Amino acid sequence: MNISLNKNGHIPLYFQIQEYFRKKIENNLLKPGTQLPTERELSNKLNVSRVTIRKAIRGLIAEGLCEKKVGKGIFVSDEKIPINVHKLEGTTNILQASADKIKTVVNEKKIIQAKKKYANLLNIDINDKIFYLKRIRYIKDIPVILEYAHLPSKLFPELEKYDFNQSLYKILKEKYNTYPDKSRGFFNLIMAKEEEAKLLNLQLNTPLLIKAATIYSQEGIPIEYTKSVYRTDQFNFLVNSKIIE
Amino acid sequence: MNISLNKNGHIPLYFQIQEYFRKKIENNLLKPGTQLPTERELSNKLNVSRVTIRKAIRGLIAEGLCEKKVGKGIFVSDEKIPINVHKLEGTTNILQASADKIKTVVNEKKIIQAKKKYANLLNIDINDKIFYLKRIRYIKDIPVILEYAHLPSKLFPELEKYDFNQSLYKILKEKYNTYPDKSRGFFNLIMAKEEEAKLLNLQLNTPLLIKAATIYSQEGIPIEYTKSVYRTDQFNFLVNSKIIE
DNA sequence: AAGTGGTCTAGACCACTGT
DNA sequence: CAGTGGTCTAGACCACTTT
Repeated sequence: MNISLNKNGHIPLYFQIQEYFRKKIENNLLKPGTQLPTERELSNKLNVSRVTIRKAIRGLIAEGLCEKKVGKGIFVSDEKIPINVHKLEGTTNILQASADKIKTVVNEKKIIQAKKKYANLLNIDINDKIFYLKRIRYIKDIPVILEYAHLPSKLFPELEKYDFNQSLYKILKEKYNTYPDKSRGFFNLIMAKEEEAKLLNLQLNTPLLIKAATIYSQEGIPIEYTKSVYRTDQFNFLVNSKIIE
Repeated sequence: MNISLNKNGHIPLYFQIQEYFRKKIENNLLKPGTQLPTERELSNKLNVSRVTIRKAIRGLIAEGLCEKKVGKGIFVSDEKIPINVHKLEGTTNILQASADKIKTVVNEKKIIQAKKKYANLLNIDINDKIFYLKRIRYIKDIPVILEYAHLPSKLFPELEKYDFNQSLYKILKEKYNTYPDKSRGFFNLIMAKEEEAKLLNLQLNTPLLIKAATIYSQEGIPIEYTKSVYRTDQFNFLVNSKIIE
């Protein structure tokens, strides 16, 4: 490691350090899994304070190039998994195509009152019931996606009786003869709050991608409002689009 | 302002402060444009160090809830503009639909050698020429999108002669009878490097959304490789999808 | 017990903004 | 000029992991 820091130029020290490692990693000179020097080692070797080192590493973490493990150290991340957020197949299918050792864990499953927000989104009455499902997707036993599903109970009676470690859409198709067809929603960047940090096993304020959408059946009826939280350090988000409307 | 900080609990101080302001802003109790207390004021009032205040504000900035202006202070951001990254119309049309006072500035315009990467993406020869266009999109005189376009010169001879303060796709349609039809690519989170920070007038390491895609004509020929960098604090990214493949 | 990253403090100097 | 955020230092203590 031979970083030559320019302490008098206009480029911040932390940025020079960050870029040094970023280029090393992107050029595959530091391979996935490799441990970086510890914060204190870097601080000593480069003669900068630990705060400055931490600021440099923070940028690498946010881009998903590195990850920190408390008590262990800093490591170069694995390559990202391509995931097609646009395609309307269920997450189960998407993950099966590109990742191995996937697992789905049901975190919560219950019937709730619709309330105003979800009644609007699903075009149902405020007093209607909603089937609520919170699931966590794992790849190699690492939690990577958080999924919140809301479905109108009147469309899917007794939905709560099924096992949701498998595809939700598969159940909708096989048991209710309902086929997801269109989706309308948005995505954006959020920072991990307590809930996401806990369930995805991340530090607070880790950047995440959130996608929220209403799913429509072939008849144009809203059948689901879904919110998904993706770890940006794990995925490349694919988009295939076509002029259709 | 009456924040009650729990200095002994397990929730970090910076996070308590961040969440206090986040809730205030999301509940519209702090309106866009409002100035927050300065870092030093907050530090004094809350009896925490300035470093801790800065860490709290950092999370709000990353989510686009606040912005900092050096020499001025910290301000609550305006609401985000919805932008459909998926739809295949040009950025010009997208922005016209939802924002006012938009402006496009050509930053670079030249013919370059294809090289391996772009030759592959556009399915042309390494020795072919490429028309390269770098543009910056403004809303209310604020730079919000950075666009890099690469088009095969042999498909669009003399393209460099046109004025690109208007829609690129309009020129392709009107002058070359070529219609963009499909797109294939990905998006992800990046942190602002020197180039993005300079051109978008942001601090280093501001989180940004990057979208890269190859655009195909109705005949299935690659006509453009495009890379766009969006300010996440300015946009909500819309997605409309349909099962088509 | 030793080492890791996570949090936090109390300072300091800089470049930029407004008056 | 005074005030702002941006950068940086040299410490300290904590919870967690490994030996």
